[in-house]
Amino acid sequence: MDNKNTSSNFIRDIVIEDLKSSKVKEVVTRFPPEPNGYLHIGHAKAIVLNFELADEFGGRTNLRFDDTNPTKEDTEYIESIKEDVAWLGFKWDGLYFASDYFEEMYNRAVLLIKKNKAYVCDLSPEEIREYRGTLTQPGKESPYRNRSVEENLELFERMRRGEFKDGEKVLRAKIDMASPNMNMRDPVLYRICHASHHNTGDKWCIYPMYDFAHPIEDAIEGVTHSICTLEFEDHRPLYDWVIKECEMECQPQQIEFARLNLTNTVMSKRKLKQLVDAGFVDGWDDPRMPTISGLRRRGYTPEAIRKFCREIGVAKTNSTVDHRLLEHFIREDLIDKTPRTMAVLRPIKVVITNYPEDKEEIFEVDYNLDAPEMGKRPVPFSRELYIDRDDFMENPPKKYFRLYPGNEVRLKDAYIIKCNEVIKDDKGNVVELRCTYDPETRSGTGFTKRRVKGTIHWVSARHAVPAEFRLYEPLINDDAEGDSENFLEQVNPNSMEVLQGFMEPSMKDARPMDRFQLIRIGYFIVDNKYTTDEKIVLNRIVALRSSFKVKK
RNA sequence: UGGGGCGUAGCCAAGCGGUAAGGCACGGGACUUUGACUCCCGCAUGCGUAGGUUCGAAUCCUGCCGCCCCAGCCA
Repeated sequence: MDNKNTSSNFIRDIVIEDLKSSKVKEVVTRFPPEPNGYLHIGHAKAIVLNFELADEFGGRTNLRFDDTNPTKEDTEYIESIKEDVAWLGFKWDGLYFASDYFEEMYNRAVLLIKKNKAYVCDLSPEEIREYRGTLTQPGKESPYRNRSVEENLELFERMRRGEFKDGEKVLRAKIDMASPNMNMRDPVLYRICHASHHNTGDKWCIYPMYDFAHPIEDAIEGVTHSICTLEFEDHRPLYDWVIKECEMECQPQQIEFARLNLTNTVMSKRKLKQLVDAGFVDGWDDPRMPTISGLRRRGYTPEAIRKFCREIGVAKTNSTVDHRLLEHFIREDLIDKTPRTMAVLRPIKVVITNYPEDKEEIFEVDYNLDAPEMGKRPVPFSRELYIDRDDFMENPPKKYFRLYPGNEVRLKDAYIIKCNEVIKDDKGNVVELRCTYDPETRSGTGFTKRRVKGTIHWVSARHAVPAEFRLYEPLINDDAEGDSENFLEQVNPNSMEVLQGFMEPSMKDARPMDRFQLIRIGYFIVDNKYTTDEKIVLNRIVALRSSFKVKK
């Protein structure tokens, strides 16, 4: 894979220490998504961490679906998650489902009951909440807490047999209702849920809770380092309790790190879903979405995402990474991988008045001067051309190197032209520029008699191929992601701009997902959803950096 | 005002008692047939804050301040 410049982080330090002290003999990690949504860049951080950590020390990483809640999960997500992890470039060792372990979990729950460490509770959900107490007040014990082992055993079995309705009973751990850690106040281990499971069908009507299931899953798989996000820190005592009381042979250790936040976007499933449902975006794979599928359609590469994930580091500090760091890595990755071609997004016609009407030249131009092995393509030149409106100003400010009346610019890989006349319509809009070219200045002839400050891109009008260009801006306006319910107010209404322009003829056979650097404009990818045989649609992956700041 | 965490530059982040890495961003310059790329240079007398220990503290101790998480039969 690509060069890994694994930087130090506290989890890696722990692993190194555990190996050194022989606490563990090998490193086993896992990526444990719940199949209830699409993966996003935040998941990528966890994926890269888990897979590369194990990989660095010759260990293993499992992909395990944490499917303990049939009401929220769906098999549709399983495929998309597998696809995304694979696309990111990782091969899992084992592919598992928490639901594969349901029988084992049930047996461990029975063990807990026999040890008098768990009991069946008849309190309603509301009552359980009331009995739990508050952050500052201890809870009180359930009246069902002291049922006999025999009665608990029988009740739990009847729960499994389906003799009770949803919510009628739960299995709870018997820990400490006065614990300052809310998670230890007799947490629910199993709930009744008469729902069909994507994997186990109707075999079960009781399902284990995360806090009970997760440590057992890890232990069964021999996971040594169970890496999760910060909000589970409070759950660690319970995680350890389950491992110990269920008498698991393997004792994984849970380590928490801060999840990724990015500026100008949102990462929560809920908010992402809101964007989709409200129609602000075109679906989970809209190129503006921070989902893996969105980034893929946008044109990001797995390499760029991986490098980004390494660079941001792993720590416990809540942080929000500047989205421009992600942009940095896609530019860096694409610079020597993409052919460089020309397209005009906002066309304005240029007529070369001293160029014969029936004449036409074909220039053979390198696809990428920095990667000559990409070869050359023919670029036709003729009397009428298109250039970008941004490259002409009738009344330019100082330091404007582009075209204006009386000024000369070089047409990239062609001639130097001079603007002589500006044609306007009735309303005063510039509709055409009349220029003359200097035949002596043709590219490749070694002409050095005079230099011009500006070089602009162009397309021969006669040969131009119409295309649609989609330019993107951040989904969320500048100020930090608010917590408000109406975060939709922060959505950038101008996050997509659609332009009808022209591209050079060499691009006419481009296929979906082909990438280009459109010279002076940015990196683009052929959209795989809206491109048809008739028309190519290009998404701008990222603009080129620019130090040009002159305002019109 | 219970418990668990976290505070190093605009944004990430290394640092683990010996005198503040690196990246992004930003500013300046060189080069340039992409105002791109590349290359130089600059960018924390300072590590939330106040004390203390020490020859020496971002690192150790104490107090304070700020921010995040926890009261699902979600994960």
